[in-house]
Amino acid sequence: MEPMRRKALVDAALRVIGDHGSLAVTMSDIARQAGVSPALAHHYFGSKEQLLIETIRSLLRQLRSDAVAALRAAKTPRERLSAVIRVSFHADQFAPETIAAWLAFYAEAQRSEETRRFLVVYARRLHSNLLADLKALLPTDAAERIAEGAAAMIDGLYIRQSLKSAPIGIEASIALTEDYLNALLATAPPSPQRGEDVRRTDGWGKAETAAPSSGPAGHLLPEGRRDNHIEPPKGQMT
Amino acid sequence: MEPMRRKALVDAALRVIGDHGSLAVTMSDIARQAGVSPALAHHYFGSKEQLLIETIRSLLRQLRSDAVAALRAAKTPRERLSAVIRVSFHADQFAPETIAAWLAFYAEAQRSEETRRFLVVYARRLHSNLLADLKALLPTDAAERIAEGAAAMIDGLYIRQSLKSAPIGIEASIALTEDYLNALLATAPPSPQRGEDVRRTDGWGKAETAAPSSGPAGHLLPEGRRDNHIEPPKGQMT
DNA sequence: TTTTGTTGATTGGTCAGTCAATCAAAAATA
DNA sequence: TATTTTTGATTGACTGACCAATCAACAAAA
Repeated sequence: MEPMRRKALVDAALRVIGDHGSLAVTMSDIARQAGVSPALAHHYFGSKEQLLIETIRSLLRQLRSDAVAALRAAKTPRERLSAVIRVSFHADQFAPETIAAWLAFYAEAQRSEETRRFLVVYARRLHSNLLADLKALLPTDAAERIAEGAAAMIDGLYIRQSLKSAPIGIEASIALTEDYLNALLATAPPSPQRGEDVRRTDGWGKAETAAPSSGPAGHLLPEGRRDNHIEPPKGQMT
Repeated sequence: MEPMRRKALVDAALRVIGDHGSLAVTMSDIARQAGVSPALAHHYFGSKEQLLIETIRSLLRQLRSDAVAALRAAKTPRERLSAVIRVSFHADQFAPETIAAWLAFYAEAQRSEETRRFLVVYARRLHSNLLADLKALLPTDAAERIAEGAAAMIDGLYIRQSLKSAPIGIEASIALTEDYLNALLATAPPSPQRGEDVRRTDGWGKAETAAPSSGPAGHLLPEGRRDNHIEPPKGQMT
């Protein structure tokens, strides 16, 4: 029972938070959504805070597994960059309730050290995924800059969705981020290993032979637990 | 007394929200910060929600006035673009408490229709400020895209600050956004009016003779009240 | 009979909002 | 000028609602 109930409660929490658009939901709301009594939620999680922590953990886990799947198919660094982008705007992540939930956790991170750690992990991972592949195409300092820029743009597009005015749409968001990458890959100095077609207008040059930082998606998989004792997730909102 | 108290309470609210990193602050907190009793806050604002609305209104007003000042000095479209960017990352706006407050309002916007309207106005204004000057340098469709991208990048950089991990810094944020503009101005088709130096590597070509959409900062000043009955602000976070 | 799952009822605390009362300064009146 | 009245500013005390957390008890499985 325990694992099922925990999952049901975490899912319910995510749902309720997404609908309500805020972490200011009651244990009763969550429990009702899960079809159990509020007391049971406390029984399994001890406190509301703990349930919320598990909820964001689950959000990050989902994101990471999407990323792993997307990266498995990608071969070249440039393909992997596109995969990272695509995952960030994957339909599941783009659902209004999901966006609202992420936003709520972002706000919460201002107050909860633990929540902030989770989001920092997310941010670092998005950055590092981008950086690893960019380094195969560009000198380190340029790669660093572009990784920051791309991550910021992803987060910005994501958050802009939350306003629901003039929704930009999944495809357009991906295109915008790809444009950024293409334009900056074209502008910046050529690849450190092989300068072949980086400057091509379409920006989609294949540079697959460039040694990929580590094993397959090495920087993405478990790898982890450096400065925090939590699961390593993958890239989306901030 | 009334105007002074109102201002003091709004300022106090901003301060408390920023410190606390959330809208979940009590009227007592705010009133204490302002040095008055909680009852007085209710007396002047009627409800907490109303006080919060006034608070975000004040945030937007501040942003707008900064923008007006910055744009006054800018002459060419390209200069104005830089001014818009600079204002978005102006030190005041980049203070952790201010960022936390913006974030809190973003989250609130998921639940409060009125709050959302304010943020939509902000977003539209940022977009339109960028668009107006981009149109002087690029065909409309390209300008549109780049305005979306730049706005997203600004918001993304801004929100990333809120995590306080690996802070990117004001200068670097500006540079990153400028890089984006420069790179995309270089990539995209030349200006519709005069194709002179748009493609130059430094990206800082002057195209001042291109008719600026309307009067001086016409799209920024009052102009307004199309779909919402609130003051027109200027560009920062989302 | 122990263990696990589950809940209703309760408690303690917090908070927005109300209200009647106090105080002071300005306005009106004598 | 002196006195009364009015008006606005301000607050302490209170209320009603909500909610996280607890706990004792009940039920079912092992």
